[in-house]
Amino acid sequence: MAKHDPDLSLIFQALSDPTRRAMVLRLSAGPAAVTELAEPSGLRLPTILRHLSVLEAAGLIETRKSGRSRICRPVPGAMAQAEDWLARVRADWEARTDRLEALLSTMEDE
Amino acid sequence: MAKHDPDLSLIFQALSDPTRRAMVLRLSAGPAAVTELAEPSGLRLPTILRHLSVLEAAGLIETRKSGRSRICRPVPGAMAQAEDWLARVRADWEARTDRLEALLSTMEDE
DNA sequence: ATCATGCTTAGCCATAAAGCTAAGTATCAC
DNA sequence: GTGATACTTAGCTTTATGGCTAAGCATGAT
Repeated sequence: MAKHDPDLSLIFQALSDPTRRAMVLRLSAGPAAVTELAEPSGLRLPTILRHLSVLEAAGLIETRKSGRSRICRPVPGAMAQAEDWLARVRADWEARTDRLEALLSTMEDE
Repeated sequence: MAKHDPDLSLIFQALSDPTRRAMVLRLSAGPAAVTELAEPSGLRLPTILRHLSVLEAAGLIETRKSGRSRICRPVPGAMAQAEDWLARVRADWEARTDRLEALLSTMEDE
């Protein structure tokens, strides 16, 4: 397939890692510095920085240098695209999952 | 981070690829055989089969052998978990993005 | 000026992902 | 039973991902 929806790919990719999802959840509670964000994970700083850059490249968070700290915060509308995609596909799926199709499926089995 | 939410990871990972998203969209329009699913992508069958197994492992689709064809169809509630996660996080983010915080952020900049 | 703190960069390693070809198996049509 | 069709499996290559260590740079405190 071609390179459609690069943003969507980046967003889903970013959210596919538990460490990054934990970071996103942490940022829901308010901005945090890198060290603060790294602490609950037990991972080293360079590793966390890479995760941060993935989240930032996906447009999910933004960071800003303040003194020797880097402050990270969520980007407000960033997940709308992904949510919309999911909602749309799910709606289509549920629309198709009526008794008629279940019946056809059962009949095909025999 | 630990191995929390393995399902969520699998789902987001599965959806992070444009080819797989196209397959998911195609299946929204109705069940399809493997070859049929492969056609618009221009990719070889083994490649498509691997994508299929990723989608199936994530619980997003199910497949069934019918004669020499394998019929693929969506699994109805499969994306709810991902959608819920996104909705929850987005709600938190939007709740935090009021004028107060924007103001504090601006003040910190100076 | 010096030192600690907090990030940053460079680079290595192991594993997984995404594509391919080639060769196999199973079913349907004749 | 032979041949075409539709997967399927095995195995290879390239690139990306997720972790690390070691060493560097910038800032704040003394």
